[in-house]
Amino acid sequence: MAAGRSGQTATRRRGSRSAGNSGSQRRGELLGIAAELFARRGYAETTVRDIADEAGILSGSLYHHFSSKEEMLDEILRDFLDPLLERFIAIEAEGTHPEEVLDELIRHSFAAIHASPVAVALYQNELTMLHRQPAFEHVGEIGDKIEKIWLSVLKAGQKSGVFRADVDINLSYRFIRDAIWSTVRWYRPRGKYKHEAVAVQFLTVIHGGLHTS
Amino acid sequence: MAAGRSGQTATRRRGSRSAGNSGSQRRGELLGIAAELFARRGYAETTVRDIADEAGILSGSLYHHFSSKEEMLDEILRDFLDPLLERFIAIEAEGTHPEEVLDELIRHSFAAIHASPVAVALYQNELTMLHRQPAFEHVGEIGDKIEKIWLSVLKAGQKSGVFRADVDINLSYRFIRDAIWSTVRWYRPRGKYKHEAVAVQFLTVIHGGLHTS
Amino acid sequence: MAAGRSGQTATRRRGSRSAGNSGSQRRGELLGIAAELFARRGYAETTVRDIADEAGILSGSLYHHFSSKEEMLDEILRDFLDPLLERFIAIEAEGTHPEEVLDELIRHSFAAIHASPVAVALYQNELTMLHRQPAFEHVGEIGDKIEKIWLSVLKAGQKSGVFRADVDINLSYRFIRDAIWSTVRWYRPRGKYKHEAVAVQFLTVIHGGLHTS
Amino acid sequence: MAAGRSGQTATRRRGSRSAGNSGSQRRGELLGIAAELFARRGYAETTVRDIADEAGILSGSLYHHFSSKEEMLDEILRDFLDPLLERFIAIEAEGTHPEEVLDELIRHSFAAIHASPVAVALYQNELTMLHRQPAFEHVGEIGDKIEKIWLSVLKAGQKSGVFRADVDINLSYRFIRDAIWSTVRWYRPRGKYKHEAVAVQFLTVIHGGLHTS
DNA sequence: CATGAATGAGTCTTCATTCAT
DNA sequence: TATGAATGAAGACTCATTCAT
Repeated sequence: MAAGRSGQTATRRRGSRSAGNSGSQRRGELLGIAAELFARRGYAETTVRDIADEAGILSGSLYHHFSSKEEMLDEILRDFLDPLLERFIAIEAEGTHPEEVLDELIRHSFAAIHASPVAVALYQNELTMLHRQPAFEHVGEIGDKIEKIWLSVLKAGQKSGVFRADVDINLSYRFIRDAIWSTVRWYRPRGKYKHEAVAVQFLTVIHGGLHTS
Repeated sequence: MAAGRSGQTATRRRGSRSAGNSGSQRRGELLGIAAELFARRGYAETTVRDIADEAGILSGSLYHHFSSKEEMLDEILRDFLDPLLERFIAIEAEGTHPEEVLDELIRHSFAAIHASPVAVALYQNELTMLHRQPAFEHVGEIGDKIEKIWLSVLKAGQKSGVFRADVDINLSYRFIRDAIWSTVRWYRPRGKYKHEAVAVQFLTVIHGGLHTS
Repeated sequence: MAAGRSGQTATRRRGSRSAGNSGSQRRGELLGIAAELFARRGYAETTVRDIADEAGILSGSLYHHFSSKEEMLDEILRDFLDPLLERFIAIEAEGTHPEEVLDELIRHSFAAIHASPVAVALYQNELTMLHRQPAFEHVGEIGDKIEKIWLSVLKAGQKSGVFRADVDINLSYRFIRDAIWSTVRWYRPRGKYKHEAVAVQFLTVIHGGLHTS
Repeated sequence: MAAGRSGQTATRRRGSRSAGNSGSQRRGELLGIAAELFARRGYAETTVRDIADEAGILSGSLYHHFSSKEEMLDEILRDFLDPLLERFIAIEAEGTHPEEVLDELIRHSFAAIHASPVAVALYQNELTMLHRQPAFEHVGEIGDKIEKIWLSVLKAGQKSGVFRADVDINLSYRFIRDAIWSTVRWYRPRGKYKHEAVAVQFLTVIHGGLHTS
């Protein structure tokens, strides 16, 4: 998806108009540019003119593709969150033991950060704002569904005895969730840490803690 | 900042007597109001009029106390970060065993979230923006110093054998840091979770992990 | 200017595509309106709203064509000063005898006042302010080049004996310069004094003085 | 008068309040400060706070001495213009031959620039603005009276044959007036040019012109 | 599809002035 | 006389959005 464009600089595409680019292709390009800017500078701090400049067109021209700046944000988030939720549902459905499911949820989360750093960053940074906007209820709902999956796995594991009984599941979930998704702030897809290695390290700490013996 | 420019042509130099004596009661009140709004809505999304409205004065009157919106943010962050760093330095200095120092750093962090939720939220939310603004170098520097303290404690613990050798210290530090400070997003000072209890839960997971045996 | 800085927090970089293509008809019209108001009321005393009102648009719309009020002033001055310097250079290059060159410089100066009274008035009135603004170094540089031309002509004339030896060239230059350009304060292009007549009168006094024999 | 203060920097006078400074003395000091700032930065560009800062008080406190910023300007101009007009009247009354009177008017003008550079600069820079403000009619009237004196002297000289008949008196007056008073822009009271020497140079050119023979 | 011009509401900031203490 | 807090009107500039061409 669009999130992969991170690191691309302004390229003028004026000439390429001649070929029969389908409307939806151009739309995708514009969304990619917007996503990157939103993630980098923040949604409110990014102007439609910033986006248009980067795309090599005038800001008014963006409105041939999108009816508002908000629509762009909505589409970007949807493109990221819908598949993410689907995947989480599948992981839960396919797994048998809670500890295996949890590990897989964690592994996929780091993979998602690797695949769509821009969308993840955007989602993380704008969460508070999104919760205040009724137009983004949809986003909150997906978040709730995801939370339910994680919590049910954790509870199942605690019930079956693989997870310790003396930890508060709600608190633990939040610690885990925040630790995972916050990595987007420093993780670089082409950096020295591979996402699989980060996941392994995280699983190590979560499984047995930091202390020896 | 970009504002300004600001914008007049004539060059001005406002002497030593900067707007508002640093030690003023009213100033403190206004800072409190600003901090809360900044934390709730975000710095850029909070207008000086919002702040003035809440204070019951006109927006222009704020400039009797502060020379800019930015100055407010700077002072709020400084008032929080300077004592925090000092406290971390003291904890490291007083402690003897790395595992005790780490626990105390963690406990104090949750206590700080409890004591200054607004400032912590503000700091968390605006971090990315602050890093781009040269005017807030100071903030970044304090962050670096804090990071050094935590990393040195973790390294010492690994060297002395109390922390596992198979975890990457840099990664673990980031997991811990992010998990702790992200709690500000849901922690309520008067809510059902006491900050000491949250700290205990966190320490439990960090010490021995989530899994049994 | 107050705008400033205008005043947002996020750092922006508006690419090469600066506001408004340099070669636009509307742009020229707006510059003409601005120039007149600047000359009449003074630059600082003229608001962008004044300009917009006169143009029949809203003040914000001006920023579609210019990125700042200052840019307008800069362009107006440049449009006047660049050709003026070129012309002075040509006059010096073409002339043979210093006294002829001086007369021609003087005649052209009055012609310039006639042709561009607004720009001349603007330049005269804002000189002191322009010297304080680093953004207008360019203007000062052109002024210096023009001064060099006049002084070299005067010195040449004194050396060749056509100008009196008992006058200080630097002082005389300033007297002449100020007397000429100050006429813009009262000269009216469609008034009873033709600019050629004013030049003749001025040359008469400069050549032989006010006293008889 | 106050104009002599040019080049003085901000000095706090807080302590000197103990001695029995008469109110009018403080008033004079404040006017001096204001005059200098008005002359240097322009009236509109100088804020009451600039003046207060320089005087070591708060801007609101200025209103114990003056009822408005405009009143300060008015008083400064009056303090300069009233004696100037009186002196010009005296010079005309005392003189016998027009050529002597003109020379004396010129000499005294340069002396006035030397004695009150700040007031002269202020008057020169704000002339256009003053003409638009009904509150400053008074200033315009004095200007008119002064002009009448100069013109009557010039006409008398032309009639008596000491001044050339082929020059337009109105134009010549303006050339002379502008050349003289514009010197305030570059004249420095403690610079290398003495005001008497400048006057002599000017008289030389005016008497016999720039050309030899 | 895109341009170029404009809108209208809003942003931060400035500043002369007032007034209770 | 001076302070310190505030007013209220204005200023430059921003930006999402619209629309005729």
